[in-house]
Amino acid sequence: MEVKLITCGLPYANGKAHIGHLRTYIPADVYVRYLRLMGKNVLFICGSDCHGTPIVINAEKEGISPRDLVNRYHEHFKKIFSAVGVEFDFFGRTDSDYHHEMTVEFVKRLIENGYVYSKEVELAYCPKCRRFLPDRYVEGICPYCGAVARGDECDQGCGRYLEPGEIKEPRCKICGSKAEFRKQKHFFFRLTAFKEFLLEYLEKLRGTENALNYAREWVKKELKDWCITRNLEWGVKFPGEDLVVYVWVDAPIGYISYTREACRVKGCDWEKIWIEGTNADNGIRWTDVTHFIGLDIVYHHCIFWPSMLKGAEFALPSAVVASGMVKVEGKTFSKSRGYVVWVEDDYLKEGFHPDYLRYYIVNYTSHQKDLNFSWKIFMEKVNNELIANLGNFIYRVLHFAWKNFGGNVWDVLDASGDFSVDEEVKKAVEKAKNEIVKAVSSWEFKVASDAFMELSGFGNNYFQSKKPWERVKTDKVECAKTIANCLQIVRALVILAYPVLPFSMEAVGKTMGIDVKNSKMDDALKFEKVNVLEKPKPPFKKVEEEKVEKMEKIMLERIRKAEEAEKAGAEKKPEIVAIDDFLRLDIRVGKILKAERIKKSKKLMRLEVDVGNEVRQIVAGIAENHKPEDLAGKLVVVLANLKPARLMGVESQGMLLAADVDGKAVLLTPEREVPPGSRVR
RNA sequence: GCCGAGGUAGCCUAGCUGGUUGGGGCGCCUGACUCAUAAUCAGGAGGUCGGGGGUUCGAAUCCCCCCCUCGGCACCA
Repeated sequence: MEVKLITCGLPYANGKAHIGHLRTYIPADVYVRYLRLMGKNVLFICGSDCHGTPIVINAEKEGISPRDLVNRYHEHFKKIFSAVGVEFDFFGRTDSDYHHEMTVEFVKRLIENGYVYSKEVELAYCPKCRRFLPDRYVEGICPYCGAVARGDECDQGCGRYLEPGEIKEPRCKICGSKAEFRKQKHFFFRLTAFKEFLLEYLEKLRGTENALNYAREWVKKELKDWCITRNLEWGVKFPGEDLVVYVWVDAPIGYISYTREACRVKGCDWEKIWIEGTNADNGIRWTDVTHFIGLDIVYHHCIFWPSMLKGAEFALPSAVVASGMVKVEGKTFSKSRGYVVWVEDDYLKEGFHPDYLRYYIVNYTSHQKDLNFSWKIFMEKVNNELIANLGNFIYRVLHFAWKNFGGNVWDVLDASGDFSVDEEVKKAVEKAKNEIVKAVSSWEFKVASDAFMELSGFGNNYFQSKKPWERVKTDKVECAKTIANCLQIVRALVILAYPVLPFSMEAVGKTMGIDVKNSKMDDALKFEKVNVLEKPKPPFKKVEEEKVEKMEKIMLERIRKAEEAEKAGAEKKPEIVAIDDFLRLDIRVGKILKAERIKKSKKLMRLEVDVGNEVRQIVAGIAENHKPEDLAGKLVVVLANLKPARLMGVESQGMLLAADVDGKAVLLTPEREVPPGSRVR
């Protein structure tokens, strides 16, 4: 049978698992389990992303080798995934031999096909450390927005990806000394050659709209060739050079190398999946591969990765499913600000059941939308939905059957000779099943989980209206019929809810002699004899209010600490400068003569400022909270000897000084009228 | 400013190829019941369907303008 390959974005082996990770992995696992219930032959793979500079830096900080650091988090993720029931067929790592081999093969194919060329680039080099400073070893100024940036990304400013050599005023992050630019040969991937291909590919690629729109938008703009080598010891060696392959090149190749390894174990054919594919269509060779990823790595999976595959003549994935972002207590997820829920420390070690989190993540909202995690809502959903509806129905039925019939409802029915499942019960089960199949195929896991909850609601209703607790005293056969019907519903629920709640449903199934793991979706529709084999236990335990209060407290404390740390960091930063340094700045009072908004800009204002001996044109980012008419005639403080720059095509010959209050500019002005041009010192 | 995705009761949502009183879940209120983890069942309150125009016999649903949220881009010298 044809294999459906499902992958998840590789977790970076540099930190612990948090709830944001699970936002992608749990729905993927749910998807896989549903597919298997539907009889599909699925291969579900993932693994650690082990290379890259952050891992090297962190290992160095801890005084251990990158390998040791990676080992730690690789094991951590494996443990977490197994604890929350995310069961991969194979969980590999990119620092393994098989992956290095695969990557080298892959890169060689790109080279052979002419998609790689070398170019001299100027790179930051630290004379003191005597080495090139790749990526995040470099701190400097972003050439686009002027913010303090890392070597490969303007992480605090405009967020842009920076090509090696682009950064301004680089400094070595390790020793702090000034870095210099030196020439160095690097290798580039001809991404620009794939524009036409990408436009077509993205037309036909399936997946969630959030991913596809984002990628299409990106391709329509200008593509740049991509530097795919780095000066680093840790990583996959670039063939024939003293360089390493950029981590974002080797990481996705993990999908292939892991598939090959998984196939070695499982006996499938990796080449059929990744090379032959399923069907070709106008030069695009498709393969049945679905990537589950987070919204933050869409362009890697929709732009870089398909281009690489095309360039190396591999088959192309058919779907990219991106999960929405996670918020914590309504706030944007942020580890540094304390808005984070750690899977191990905050959840598992506190004794919360993995199925609860699976339900929450899947059922809170649509897969594409942002998911808000709140402990209060968590408790409400678990106690009022999962337990009050589903758990209660399952337990009341099993318990009733056990207490009144010793579990063998069918003994009574067999004796009576006539029994068939109620039509309305059949219909309800069928409806749930159909809805689930439909929802799963469009990655709408909330809709799928709502469907089995609705079935459970139907069950409660049915049970209630038939009043078996009264019937048991008057007409035992009638009562048994009701319970037998209810048992059919429970059986269906066990199967239909299993992908979302694998631990609990497996346990319930066991008390009824159902082997859920090997069941098929249609078994939910087979209405056959089922009994309760052992004394049933309530399938779920309530979440205690005190527990939730405790978690909220932990969260608040963490946020408070993060805020403190941020403040402390902000206060510590400024370095001491000599008076000479200050005197190099020509700061003067200026008078605004004219102010107007720069059209097409939200923030920029064009000003004409009298700075004493001349009138300067200055562009300032103050349009958001200042009106042009209020500015004319105002005295302001101007940095007059700043190197001129062009903003939105308008030259700026200086800079207005302002206090930064929550990102908004508050202009400085002298306490009394002074002549324009007065020096500030 | 440009491009995407959204804005439906306190929260999560269905509806969006226009058509009987805008559905559902959670919470809330009232009643019923007691097999069940104070679970369940019945009933109810609660909505200017972001705002304003327009098309139409008729719009949450189509068109135009505006506002707000989120993400991306352009930008805070």
